[in-house]
Amino acid sequence: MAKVITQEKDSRASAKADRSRTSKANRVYDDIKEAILSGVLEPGAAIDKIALCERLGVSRFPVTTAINRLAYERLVLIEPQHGSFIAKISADDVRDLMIIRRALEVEIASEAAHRLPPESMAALERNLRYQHAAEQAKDIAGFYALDVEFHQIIISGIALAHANEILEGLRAHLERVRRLLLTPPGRLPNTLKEHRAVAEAIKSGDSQAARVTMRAHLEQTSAMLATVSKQRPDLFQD
Amino acid sequence: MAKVITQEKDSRASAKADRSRTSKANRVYDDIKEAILSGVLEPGAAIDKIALCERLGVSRFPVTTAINRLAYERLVLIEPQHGSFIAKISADDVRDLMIIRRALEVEIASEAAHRLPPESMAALERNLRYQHAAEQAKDIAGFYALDVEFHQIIISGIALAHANEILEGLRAHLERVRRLLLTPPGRLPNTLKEHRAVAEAIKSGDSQAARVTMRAHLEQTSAMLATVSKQRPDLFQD
DNA sequence: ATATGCATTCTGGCATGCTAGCTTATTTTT
DNA sequence: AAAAATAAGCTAGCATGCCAGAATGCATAT
Repeated sequence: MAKVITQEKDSRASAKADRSRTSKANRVYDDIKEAILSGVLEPGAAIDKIALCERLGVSRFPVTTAINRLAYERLVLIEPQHGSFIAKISADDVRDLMIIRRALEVEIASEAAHRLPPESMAALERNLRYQHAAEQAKDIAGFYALDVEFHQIIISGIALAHANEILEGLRAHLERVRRLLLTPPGRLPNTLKEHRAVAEAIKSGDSQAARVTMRAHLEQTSAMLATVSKQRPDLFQD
Repeated sequence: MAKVITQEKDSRASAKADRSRTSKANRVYDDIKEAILSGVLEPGAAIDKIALCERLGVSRFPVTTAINRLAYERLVLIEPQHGSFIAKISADDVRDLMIIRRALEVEIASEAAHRLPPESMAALERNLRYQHAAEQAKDIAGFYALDVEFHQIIISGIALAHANEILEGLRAHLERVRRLLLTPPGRLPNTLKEHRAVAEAIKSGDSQAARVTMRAHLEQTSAMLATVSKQRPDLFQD
């Protein structure tokens, strides 16, 4: 009896979660965000709200709510009584974001060396095997997905919900840069080597080594982003 | 002529900024946020929207917008079709937040050792003199304000807008904890000593020392928050 | 021909009425 | 009397109409 009630409660709870996840405002939010990240909406472009309303079959309210949220995370810029625009990217921003990401992930790597659960460590090693396979097959897209996953395994392994959230916010911006700049640069071999060094350090519980290797890895990434940014100065402000 | 145009542009920009800062939604946002941080609205309390509308003399729209924003930064919790509530604090959250803060500020201190502008360094030293004065006068509130300012001088000295934003978000939560726990603990002497060590390291351009001293300082703060959190378990969830 | 003033037409901000879903209290049934 | 069903009251989500400010283009005046 009690079990039935519990189940009912659970199903209600999940239904509630589902509902809120599929609320119109959330759906519009996801749609626009994906469009921004994928580059369908280019930096600086004006957002035509009423067109969006028609295209998505909703009123202006969910669209406004969604755009407000996107403005809060700096993916769109609202100019009151004028218009809403896809945020431009500044080269300085990319640099800033990478510094923050580096600071957080280095710290997280250090923590991970102390207390990454065995399941996560196993997932990490499996991920590295897949990375190797993707590299062998020259599967660049697959490798990139595994790259992202590699970092996420570490982060979600140690329970740091807030850090995870912040990094997701950063990743949104950095992901946009990466996709806008199209072709991922061919530094795959080094990346895998760097990832292996990080995993090794974490596995051996050497937090200092984890710091050093993660820092080195992300400094490489920073440098790559910096050079590649100069290929498309038109998408950047200033 | 060009100068006139520039001035006009600047005044327009600032006027625009002023306008958006005084939009009703923003004012409501500031009001509620202040109420949450100051503890007037206790964790877990329900938010009565219509009462807020009457009290502030606005319609439900700005209130909804403001609460959505606060929900985004996890200061309120919205339960769809049920109600909006002041977010409770979890002890784990405080720990998480301090880890993130530490990671960022340590990195920033390191950067500051390389390139903190002289004005900021001067401001830092003046701030330390005031801290000494506040300590002598047992001015705890004043000392705390100077403590916050000390960290802000470093952060805003090196131009890292995003890091600053993130840290402000963290500070909101941590500030709430501090205020809820009322009386600041009397570890003033050590704090000043730690601040001086950080400033010294930055001034001498020793980024490694800046890391070490800032880390040590914030680990002390973490420990203080952790112990003091246990004094009021009722305000925390779990 | 240029510069200035004005009106049109965009935009986002705001007010308000309505809908759907969750809680709680009340009533009805066993 | 207890349990189940039902109704009433809350809530957030949503749709829509209106308003004020900003940009653009046109007309007018110099």
